[in-house]
Amino acid sequence: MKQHIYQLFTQALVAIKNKNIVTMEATVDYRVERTKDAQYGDFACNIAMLLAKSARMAPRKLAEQIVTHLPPSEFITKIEIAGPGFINLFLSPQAYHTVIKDILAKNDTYGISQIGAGKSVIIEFVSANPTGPLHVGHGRGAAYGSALANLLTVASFNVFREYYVNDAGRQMDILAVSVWLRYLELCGETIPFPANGYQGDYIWDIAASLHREHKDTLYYPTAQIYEQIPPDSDAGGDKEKHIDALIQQAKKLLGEVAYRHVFREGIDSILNDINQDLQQFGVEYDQWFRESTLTTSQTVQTAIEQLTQAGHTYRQEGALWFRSSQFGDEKDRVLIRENGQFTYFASDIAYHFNKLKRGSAHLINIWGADHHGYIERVKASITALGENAERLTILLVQFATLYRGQERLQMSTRSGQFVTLRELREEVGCDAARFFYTQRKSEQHLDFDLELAKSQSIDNPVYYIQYAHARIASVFRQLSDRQLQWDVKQADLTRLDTSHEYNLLVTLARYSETIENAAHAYAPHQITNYLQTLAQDFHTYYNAHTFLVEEEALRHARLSLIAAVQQVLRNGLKILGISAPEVM
RNA sequence: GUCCCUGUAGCAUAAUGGAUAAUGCACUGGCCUCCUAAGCCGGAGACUCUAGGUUCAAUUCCUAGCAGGGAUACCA
Repeated sequence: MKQHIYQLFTQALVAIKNKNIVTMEATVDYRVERTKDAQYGDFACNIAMLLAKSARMAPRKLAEQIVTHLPPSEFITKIEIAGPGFINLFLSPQAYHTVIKDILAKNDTYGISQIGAGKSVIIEFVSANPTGPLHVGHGRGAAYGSALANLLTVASFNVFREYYVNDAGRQMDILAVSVWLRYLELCGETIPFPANGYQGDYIWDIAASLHREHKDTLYYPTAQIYEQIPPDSDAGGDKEKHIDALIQQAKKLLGEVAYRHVFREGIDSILNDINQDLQQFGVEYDQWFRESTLTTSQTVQTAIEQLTQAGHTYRQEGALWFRSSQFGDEKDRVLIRENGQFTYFASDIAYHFNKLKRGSAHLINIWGADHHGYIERVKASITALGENAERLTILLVQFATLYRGQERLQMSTRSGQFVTLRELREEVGCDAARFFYTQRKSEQHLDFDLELAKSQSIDNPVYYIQYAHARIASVFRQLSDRQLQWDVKQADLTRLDTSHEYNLLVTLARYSETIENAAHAYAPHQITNYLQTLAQDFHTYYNAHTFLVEEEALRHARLSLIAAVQQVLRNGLKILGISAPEVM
């Protein structure tokens, strides 16, 4: 409909240009918009105000000219010029009746927009380090990322969902050592657990299964392990040196094969846990991409080589540096450390290199706001590799600060102090949690008060929307209980003439526009807001009118309307990953 | 210091540069003999942080402040 009206104005513009009312060169990016208020009709166009200057006419005068040249349309019943020069258009009821038929014909596919035109996009989100369970901070990225992926799918993008697994590097060794030391405690040793180790309870669980599988075969006495290990921080030493020495000791004592076992036990069990957790949260991936494959496949080496050949690297103090400052970064960055190890950044370059080579039109990364400093350097590397950095969009999700009542909770994976996503789901429920996360735009800081989330769960707006869906389901149950029929073809849609029905029809018609706007802005929260409005319009209607009336043509019409509402609620909730219950 | 995000009713938020700034919670007065009261109707509550600028039009864009949060490794 919006398109249709836009076309009408384009034709009118051509007509007035031909009559030299405005100059031929005058081009203008005018808009056809939904009005805020029904008194301004259904759609408004701002073209007259934009053209007024170049036409040297008062906007309202010009608007009159445009209106007289507007081709007739069966859908438009009235045109008014209002305010500073808006052209307001009033639609005929028929224009809205087609919406109901359209929704009921398309069902689950209603609302699909073509703006993505099948373009492929790799969307990477969550990608939490596999050193512990997901906590509520990750939940926001998970909810936002999966909702955005769903939204873009509905907008006809070809979406590929990916989780980047940081399974290389020192932190994974620290994890392995943490598991091993807990295992040794299960063997009966008394271990001074390192300050820098992972102290969460989940480490015990992994150690226990390691112990079940390997019995005491990985056992070494404490005295032997701690021989020549520099002191930990609580003994006045350096906790980093302490844990690094422990890692070396573990590798030496266990040997490569046994160490691998411990290492794998740690990462596999955590990844498995993360995967399950996300699935239960309604998040599915097409691929779990392991950082370690980038070194085994030589991708890191290849990428660095390519940078070097292009002259974008140099050696200094034993390290290999990337001249990222020449590409907008604030300083140069190390790729290969003095000790010969690749930096995390080197893997990251290789990972993006890999993704760009896969031929996807676009990459989207969803990162926590703490990574914003990374944006420039990653984009710099893409440019330096000869690719277009615009192919990558990085969306930052601001932190969720967690409170329990007044108390602010500090979250740290290392110390084992955090509220897990799983606990959150169990406390507030999956639907409410997802709704809570996707209610606000991603750049907005989020104070997540657990007490509030729990206590408000009963009047959480998510139930308001779900209830609308369930209520409609209930009406149709009543229908069959009373042995009545419903058939769209027998509906006289012209009977939908109350203001409540008009409001609902307008809101329904706005759904496709909402999808497009939300997809364009990467903003699933707009769907959330929309659904709230739709549910509200429905609840109002529900209380104002009876649907199961005697008169058949009217009954069929009203039932068609609410069936359409239910369908749109279902489609919208699906994007958000929230269930649409039949009964509540 | 530099960089990023945010300042909107008591609270939490919304509003592709458009008209009288929207929603929920909290507050307040009503509505179940009626398709689910997890609902509805009414009331009250805002100089959209400040000062400039661009524009016919600014919550939105630009500049400078002020306030809150975050980032600033040869860590991952």
